Amino acid sequence: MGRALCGDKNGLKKGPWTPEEDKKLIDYIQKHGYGNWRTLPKNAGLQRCGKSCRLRWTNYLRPDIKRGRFSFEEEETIIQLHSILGNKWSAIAARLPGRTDNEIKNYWNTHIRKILLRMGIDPVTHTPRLDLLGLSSLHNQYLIQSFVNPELLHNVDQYQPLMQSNHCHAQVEETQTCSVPFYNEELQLVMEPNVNQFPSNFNDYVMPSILTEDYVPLPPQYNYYGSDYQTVMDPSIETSNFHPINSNQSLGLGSVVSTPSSSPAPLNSNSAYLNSSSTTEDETESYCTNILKFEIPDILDVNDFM
DNA sequence: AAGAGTCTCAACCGCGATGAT
DNA sequence: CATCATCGCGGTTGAGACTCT
Repeated sequence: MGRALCGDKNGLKKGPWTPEEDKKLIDYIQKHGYGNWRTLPKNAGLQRCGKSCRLRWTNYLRPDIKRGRFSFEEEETIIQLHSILGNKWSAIAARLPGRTDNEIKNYWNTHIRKILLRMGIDPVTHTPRLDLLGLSSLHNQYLIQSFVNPELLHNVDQYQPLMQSNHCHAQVEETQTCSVPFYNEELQLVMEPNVNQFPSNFNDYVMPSILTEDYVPLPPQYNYYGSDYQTVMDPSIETSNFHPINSNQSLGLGSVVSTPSSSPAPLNSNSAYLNSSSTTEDETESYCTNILKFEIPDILDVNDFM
């Protein structure tokens, strides 16, 4: 099927929009509204394709767009929704008033994704990256036993349809990552670390050379969708089935990736951010601390997002 | 100060979905 | 049912901004 050309092959302009073009588009939409993007640029006197006009409007010119930094609530919402929806940016954006899918996608790729990786969490599966532990066969066996409760492992099978219908398909891209997302408390138990089996001093582990210096090893208490989770949700998200509980908890990294009592080594200390009024990279990263603690309520109907 | 490297994000591209005929 | 036009989405790109050395 032939596609409508969009670009200078049709004598149409590409690239950054000028203020004049923006004004034309805004004026036209204010007068006539938008509907037929195909004919809009011609009617508006723009040398652009409809696709470009739609993108410019929806991602930049729309009056209800909220610009500026993402708030903590927004960031947490993005992470939570991403754990459910995967890269369904438009679905995520639909629950973040004023934010566009493009903006969220960019923010994910440039900020959140990096932070999760730094914390040793696979940003695709939202699970610990066991591959980064560079497991030798011996360590592999040991760690699997430590992370996974074998008595519950058999339960994983029954969740396969749900997991496959979700973003878990992407796991093939991130090879050998932990493939057991926690969709509810029961499943969470599958990956509940067995603290007793874990070395008393996690930092005694010698991280393999494959690890970057940014890598932060996961302590045994790693609890992703912990059942004691408390979080902050944007109350404006009326369609969400998430239930805000309490916004008063500490957001320090330690509240999420707690260091074993016998190993006080800093993981990525950023506790100071709480006292800082400035908006720093550390503060941004701190937003991600809570993402490791949320649970997906049982009543959450994921199909709503699909 | 300057060049290199890195980051950010607006914009583009290509594909699938959907609706009209 | 097949074809076509259009829309919307997700992945990717690249220019400019920023940071580092």
